[in-house]
Amino acid sequence: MNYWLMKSEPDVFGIDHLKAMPGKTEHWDGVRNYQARNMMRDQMKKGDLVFFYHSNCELPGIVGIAKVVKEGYPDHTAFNPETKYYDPKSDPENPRWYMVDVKFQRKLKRTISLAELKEAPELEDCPLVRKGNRLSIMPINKQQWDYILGLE
DNA sequence: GCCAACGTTGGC
DNA sequence: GCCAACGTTGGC
Repeated sequence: MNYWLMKSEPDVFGIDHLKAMPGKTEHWDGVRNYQARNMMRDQMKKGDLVFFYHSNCELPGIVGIAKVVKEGYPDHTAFNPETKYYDPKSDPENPRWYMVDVKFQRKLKRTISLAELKEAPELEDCPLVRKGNRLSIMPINKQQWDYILGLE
């Protein structure tokens, strides 16, 4: 079992959006970065737990927990010219982009802010707190996961 | 294969 | 809204 962190902008799709979905489940579409894609396609497994992170907002930080309920499959929004995620270089015969489905588990009692995470020596190896990090999906190890949950 | 130009992310 | 950091693109 692995642990992950996934970023999303709360104005676009936040933790409350996920909670409000039918089955509290949604596909994580729109990822157009190869590193993130590889993780979704190859490494994220059913049952893995995910920190839901709010980016580009008033208080960036971890706000909840989700679970991977469907493993990597082609991101169909890449095939549809009507969506903003359309990529003409991805075709159904040879999909370029993948996604997973995640299901809402719970919200944290409070937002564990990025500022707070940056102060923790335990997390200095985590890409999240590294300067200039732009990965929207990243692995979290068990120690880091437990430490972060301990901050709640 | 190099690298400049460009677009995007995301904190502040 | 600014801008640093970084990934991608495309000319050569």
